[in-house]
Amino acid sequence: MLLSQVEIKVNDHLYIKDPVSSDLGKRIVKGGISMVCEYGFEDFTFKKLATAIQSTEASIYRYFESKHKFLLYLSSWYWSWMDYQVAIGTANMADAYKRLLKAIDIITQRHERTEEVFTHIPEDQLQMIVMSESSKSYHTRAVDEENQVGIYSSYSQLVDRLSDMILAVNPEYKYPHMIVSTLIEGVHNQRFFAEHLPRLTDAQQGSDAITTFFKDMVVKTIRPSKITTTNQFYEKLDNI
Amino acid sequence: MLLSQVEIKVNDHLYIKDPVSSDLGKRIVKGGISMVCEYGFEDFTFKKLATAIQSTEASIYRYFESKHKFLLYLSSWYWSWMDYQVAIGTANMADAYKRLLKAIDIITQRHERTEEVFTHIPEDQLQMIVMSESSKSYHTRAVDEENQVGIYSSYSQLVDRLSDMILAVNPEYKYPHMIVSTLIEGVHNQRFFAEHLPRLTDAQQGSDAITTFFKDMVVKTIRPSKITTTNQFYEKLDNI
DNA sequence: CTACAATGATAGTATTACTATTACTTTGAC
DNA sequence: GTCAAAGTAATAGTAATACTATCATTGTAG
Repeated sequence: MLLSQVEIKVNDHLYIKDPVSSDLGKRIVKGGISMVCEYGFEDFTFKKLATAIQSTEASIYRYFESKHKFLLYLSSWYWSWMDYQVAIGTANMADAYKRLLKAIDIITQRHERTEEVFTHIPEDQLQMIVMSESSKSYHTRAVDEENQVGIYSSYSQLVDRLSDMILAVNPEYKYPHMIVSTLIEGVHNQRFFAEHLPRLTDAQQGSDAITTFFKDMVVKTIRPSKITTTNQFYEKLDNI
Repeated sequence: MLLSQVEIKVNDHLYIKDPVSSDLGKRIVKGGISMVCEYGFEDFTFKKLATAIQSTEASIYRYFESKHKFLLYLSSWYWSWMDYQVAIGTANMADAYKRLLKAIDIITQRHERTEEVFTHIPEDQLQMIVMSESSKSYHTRAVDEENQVGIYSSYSQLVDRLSDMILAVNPEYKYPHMIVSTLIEGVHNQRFFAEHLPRLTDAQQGSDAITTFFKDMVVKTIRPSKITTTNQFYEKLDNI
């Protein structure tokens, strides 16, 4: 893997000093991830993190201007990374259907800690954080300002990429962004429900029901609306 | 409307003293709703609320044991109310398709402040709160304990009701709870996106794209999977 | 060797969520 | 009307939190 870290870029406004640029920065991110993962974002503080990584609160504040921005940084990194995964995972796939299904696969799968490309970020823990905490990152009074300086652009970029894949399958489909953001948010919800509120889902924890469900949902939803073409559509799909 | 407030019940664990039982209680709820709505849950405090309704912090704490429980109370009330709306809105509808579509209608629509049945609760403001804050209510370390004492049962009940409606249309459909919770959460997300992060959706603020999109999504997704029956299925739907 | 940036050490502030205590007021039973 | 009990107000206080400010120390590049 030649591309190294060049691919994963997050918006400048999310940090004061780029944490990738120093050893301390990486320790903050890595330690922060495992702390948020273990205690939850509410009970996570820069002070605790500082002692855990043998640094000080003030030093952490030199990298991230607030706890909230730190969470935004993690989310943003995750979406960039996801976008990258989807990009390389579907590269060179000529067939639009196959490409879309592959992309949904990547998005709905749980990630395991295998690749050692970005050593300072444990992607599996990060996925857990995004699953259970990321909705807090944009449900804020400051969404609008934050959005203006492009803080959510990683997420938008991923949504755009998937929307294009949808349109490649059916250029007539009217709501490509809606189905995609419903898919992405839905995956996290369902996974969270499976773990904590099982009455709200049919997925057992660890089963592949989530992938199956969402693939089925997206494929059926974006099908051309003319009934006469439906069978052809599904026949085509079935051949994949 | 004979049924008065008897219908809207929330779990006992959500309050210390039932706010419906006194004038102060109702002022707390009503004032709290408009405050959360205006400033957001983060910037809302019992102290501010106390001065706004001309009471004291300590008095409010006699009704709600914490800020968090207050939000849970509001959410729970909302879901109970929704369940009630769906129940009476679809009562006596013999046709399973029509009933389901009507239910989706109710869930996806914005509520206006018309009915004066529950005078101490402004449903329109409450809907805004649930839309932008409710995800915080269950993304907590305490979800599991809270779930055990039945705090989320209002939500589950609504999901169950809708799941049954799905199964009435297609008894073979495997993921009734997943499609329903995806629908409910999705509606809030899309509405929020339309207002704050428009790049993530195709819905203009105030348009009926959300209702249209979700109706289409659900109906297509729960269709019987055998291709041969598809046309019949849609012909049936088209006749409604 | 020195200049300068990065980090550490320590202290401090305003706010917050929540508790404790005591006193005042209303209500309802007799 | 009296009296107890419950409900509410008034006030004070605590531990924790998010964040700032200041100054000392260290490592490193030129």
